[in-house]
Amino acid sequence: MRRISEPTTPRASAESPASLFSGESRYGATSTDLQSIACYPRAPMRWSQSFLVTLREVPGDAEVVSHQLLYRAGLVHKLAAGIYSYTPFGFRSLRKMTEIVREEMDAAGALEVDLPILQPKELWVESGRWDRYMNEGILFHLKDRKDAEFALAPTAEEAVTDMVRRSVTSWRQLPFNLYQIRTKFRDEIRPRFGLLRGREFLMKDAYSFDIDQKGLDAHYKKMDGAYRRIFDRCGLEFAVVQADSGAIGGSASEEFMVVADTGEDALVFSDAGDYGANIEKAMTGKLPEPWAGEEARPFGEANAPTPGITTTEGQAKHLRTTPARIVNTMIYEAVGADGKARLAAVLIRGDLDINEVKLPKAIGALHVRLASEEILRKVTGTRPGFVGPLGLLPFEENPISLFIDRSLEHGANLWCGANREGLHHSGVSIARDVMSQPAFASVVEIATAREGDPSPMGAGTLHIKRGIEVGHIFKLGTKYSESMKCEVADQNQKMVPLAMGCYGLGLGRTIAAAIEQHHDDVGIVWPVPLAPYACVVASLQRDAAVLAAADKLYEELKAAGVEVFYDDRDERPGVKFKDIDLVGFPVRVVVGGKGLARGVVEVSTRRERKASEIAPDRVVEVVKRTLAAGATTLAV
RNA sequence: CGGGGCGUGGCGCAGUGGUAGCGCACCUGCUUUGGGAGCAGGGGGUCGCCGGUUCGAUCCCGGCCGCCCCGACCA
Repeated sequence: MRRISEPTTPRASAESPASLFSGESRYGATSTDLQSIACYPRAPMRWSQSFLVTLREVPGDAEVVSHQLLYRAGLVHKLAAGIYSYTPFGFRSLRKMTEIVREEMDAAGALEVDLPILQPKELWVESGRWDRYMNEGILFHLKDRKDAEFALAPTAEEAVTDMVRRSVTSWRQLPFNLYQIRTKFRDEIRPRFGLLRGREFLMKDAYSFDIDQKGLDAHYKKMDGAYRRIFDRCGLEFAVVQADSGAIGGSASEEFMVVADTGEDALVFSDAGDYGANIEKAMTGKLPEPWAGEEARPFGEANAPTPGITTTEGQAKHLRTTPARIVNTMIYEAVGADGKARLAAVLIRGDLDINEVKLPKAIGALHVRLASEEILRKVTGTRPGFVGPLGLLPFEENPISLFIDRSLEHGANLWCGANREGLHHSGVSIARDVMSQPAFASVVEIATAREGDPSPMGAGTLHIKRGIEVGHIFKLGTKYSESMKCEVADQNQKMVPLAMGCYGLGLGRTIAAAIEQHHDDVGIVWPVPLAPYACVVASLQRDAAVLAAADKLYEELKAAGVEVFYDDRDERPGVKFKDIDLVGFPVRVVVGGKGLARGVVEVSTRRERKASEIAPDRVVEVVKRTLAAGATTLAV
């Protein structure tokens, strides 16, 4: 069999934001004028013939700005929780996003496919994800008339792996990267924030297949570059951070985050510029140790009563010390690969929090949860607030393992709960008193990074921002190819599982994120590449001269290839201004009686909202130049 | 799934044991026309669904459904 793919050279046009306007659109815009605003989709439209309904008031269920503006600007409608319809205007933005993604994926050599969303349960059982996703309750599933079960897929690893394993038999057919842009389903425990967390959503997902890790690394890097270009072209401020790979599995994984205060994820960045990670994954450098240089006092020398004081802060105050010197001991139930639950005592400095995403990996568990108070009492004899690492009783005949956060490794002169109501031990030294316990004990890194902590890279301080996850790339490795036996013969005729990568990108979510990042108090300020229309022409009066001039400008802009919308409604000027601001056309052309009498019309950008008077015969030129420059300021 | 809240016209809300109202939007007419106009006249709601109590339920009670927020959870 022949090679399935050839290396593809990225098109030069994909390098710059201007490429959206390059006339090279695959959808028939054949203009050779590189300045022309030949965005896809380009069909011009009059408001009077359109389907655009704006709202003055915000529907009660919209909490975040993007959701409110998507509603008010008439871009989406909710059908059910987390399920949205796109109106013609909203869909135009989505199509533009789709087209940008498609262009960059194609340019990166990926091949577009179309995989079923309705997938047989057997495939999911084979990969091991059926149980996992069912346990999490996030898999939409249904039965056919014969009672066979199907999933409505949230991702397509199984489907694509199945297709590949049936077709590919030799390393010579590799590598390739298959992608699709399709609706996905996830029965979110709690859909929210409009398009930001839906149950039905448009996602681009790509899956790369290589004979070895080296090939995977190359694909991963290529996708990283494609994603950067995509979000650059969308005019978004984004960050790439290290991420936890979660239920998808695999080794390396990075998230593309649009920086926005309303983001659901907390991100950690070093001000030295060399580190960024999702807080779920973030490490910290070595924290200052208050006990540094101190001589370890004897254990229990000054045990102190802490009657009824269960908070770390309260105890620190009562014991005349700082939270950093109090050891918090948390008892977790940890489920291992064998499906059995064991107990683990996790020790952390009182001024730090345990990161429950990092914890399971650090202690070799699949899943952890805090032990119930009932279990806690059984093994400690006390209640939360007074638990300590010393003298824990075995649970179901298994001694409780101790896991000590790295920040405590050298700790001395600490306080910890005495496993007795209202009592704390003094003079605790981790090495001397805790590591010497008969139970298994080890040092792990499971603290949640904090604002101001030192960077793990050595130099720099960590800062926390919030972000919206718009893309996530993973090195899956052989997780799926092994479980689903997707193997080919290598040069030595040895059957090897393929090295896979998986690359997701949320399109609707990116639209919402763009609005979160680009809006003001009167409406959306679209980045030009995502705006439903690049330009709007508005007539202010019904006066014949005004209408004639506006009509003419609309026709001229249209003829010049500008993606223009014409507000020809019989509305008062104020209504038009408010609507136009709300919907966020990057460039606005206003034709009014007063200006027209003096031979001018007004042109302004949405970003600046400062109108300049322009002679009608210069409008096309000014609009095109302004759009080509990104419409931040008017190019007169 | 735990906690809280809400379902009344397209949107935002008020209200009552005697079968429903306000603002915006909508329709008609007149006036108006540079930042969500004014006047006049109109249309539109089985008050989420089912059951119960009652002479009578939108209102009280029970159940269900839907939606939102917080938490847990989470490509």
